[in-house]
Amino acid sequence: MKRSLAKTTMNPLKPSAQPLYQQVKEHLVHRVLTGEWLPGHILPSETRLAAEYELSQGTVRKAIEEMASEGLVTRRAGKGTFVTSHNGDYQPFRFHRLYSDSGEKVASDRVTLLHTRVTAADKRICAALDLAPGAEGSEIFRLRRLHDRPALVETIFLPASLCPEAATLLEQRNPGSVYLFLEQQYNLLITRVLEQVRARLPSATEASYLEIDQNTPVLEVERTAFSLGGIAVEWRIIVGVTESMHYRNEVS
Amino acid sequence: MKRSLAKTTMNPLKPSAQPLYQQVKEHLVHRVLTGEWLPGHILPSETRLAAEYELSQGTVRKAIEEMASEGLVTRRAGKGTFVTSHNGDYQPFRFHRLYSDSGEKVASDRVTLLHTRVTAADKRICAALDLAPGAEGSEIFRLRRLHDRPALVETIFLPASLCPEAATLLEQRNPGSVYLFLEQQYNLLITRVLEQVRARLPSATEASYLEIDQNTPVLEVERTAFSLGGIAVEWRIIVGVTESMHYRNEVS
DNA sequence: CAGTGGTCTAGACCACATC
DNA sequence: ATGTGGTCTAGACCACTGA
Repeated sequence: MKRSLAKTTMNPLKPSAQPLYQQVKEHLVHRVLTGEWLPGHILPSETRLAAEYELSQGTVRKAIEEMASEGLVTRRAGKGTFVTSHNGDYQPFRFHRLYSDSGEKVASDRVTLLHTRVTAADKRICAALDLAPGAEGSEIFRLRRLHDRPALVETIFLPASLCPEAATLLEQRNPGSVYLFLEQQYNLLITRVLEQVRARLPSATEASYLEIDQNTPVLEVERTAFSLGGIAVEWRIIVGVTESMHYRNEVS
Repeated sequence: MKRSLAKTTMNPLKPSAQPLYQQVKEHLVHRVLTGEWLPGHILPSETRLAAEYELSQGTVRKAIEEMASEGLVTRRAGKGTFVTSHNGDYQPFRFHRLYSDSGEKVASDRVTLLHTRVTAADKRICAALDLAPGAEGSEIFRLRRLHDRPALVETIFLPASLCPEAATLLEQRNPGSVYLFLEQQYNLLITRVLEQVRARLPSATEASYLEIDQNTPVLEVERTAFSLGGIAVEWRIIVGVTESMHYRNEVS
């Protein structure tokens, strides 16, 4: 009964071949994307949403459960459903795949900001971030240490169209996590990264920063990071010494 | 009512703090592991399982849905629920993360078996596969080509305790997919792999097989593969030319 | 205490497979 | 025609949270 009601009343769900819970999920994702509920904030309860969409609680629940399994929202029994945030209880370094051979994550302690600049994106970056040729952006160079030895150098590019003034702001604050900065400053939540790993020899400057011989192979990780909604936000090159460090990955 | 019934009757579920659907899931996983239903075979319907466990269909459904989301079983509307198999509709190369820079997967066409031998596992392998020191096994060396150029050399170790006669059988058949072979020959379904990626210089023999200079950096992927139940089954080293090839990974 | 998500039940109708 | 999984409903009780 309710089913036909839901299809004929003035709620935002259109009649379609898609299951209702999928339509609800898409609509809720859209509402999160457009900032109706900001990261860290609470969503209406299942009961309220069910009333709003004129569906049963179980149908709304299935929509929210899928969003939770994708990490978009976090559910806490007795409290409510929250938009996930790199701030809150969500792990900030979940995208880092570099580990020392003894098993520790190469984390953000001992990160040094080398310098920043505003520059035009080269062809490679334009292709990765889907930018118009010659688009401008901020470039940040950083150095990370592990056990008091230089471990990796990072080059980060953020397009000016999405992240204005990023270079200056980052220089002022030097945050440990760029993704936390992106969320707080521009309301951009990184949910997915694509990485391409290669072996090569370091450039002269890379070798000097990493304090290695220029004939020592290094690991190059080229990363493109995407925000909610699938927009490419950040491009990054990580060059790492691979003597006592590796890139770790689990596939299931 | 049924709830207390389920806890007091002679079904395999023990009273515990765990949700019933979790207990059902664990028991079903155990039944798959012990070979009650083999890869490719059909499970009893939700209705039957619900009757067997004296629970509602919805509870059993939730258990099966979790198994399906983990890839252990595959559900087909109108037909039934099947134990997933590398044979069936399941993708055989889902663990391969090496791509040519033009985007194609470095697949199993053009795979050459170089040689095989029976040998004792070295310390590194024993640690990875959790074997007793000096345990024996089969070692297989293979070469893959891409665009008529040597692309990567593989060293594969399979412990004799789990995979007896693997060297001779592989030499006879030279299958494209080792994991399909493991499933068909030993009923071992690989569900998870752990990979560690490093950059290094090739050995003299690797360089000659790959037809590269010994000063050209190569990508080394060290992989441990686990079967259903979490037993480490295979250890593998993949050494790849990284000129026109990369290791690709997506994290979300 | 009332409200939240977490679990569980028992029904319903549907599209699809098989015979 | 029958049986399967896929969707949807409308209730129930629980444990946890916070005022």
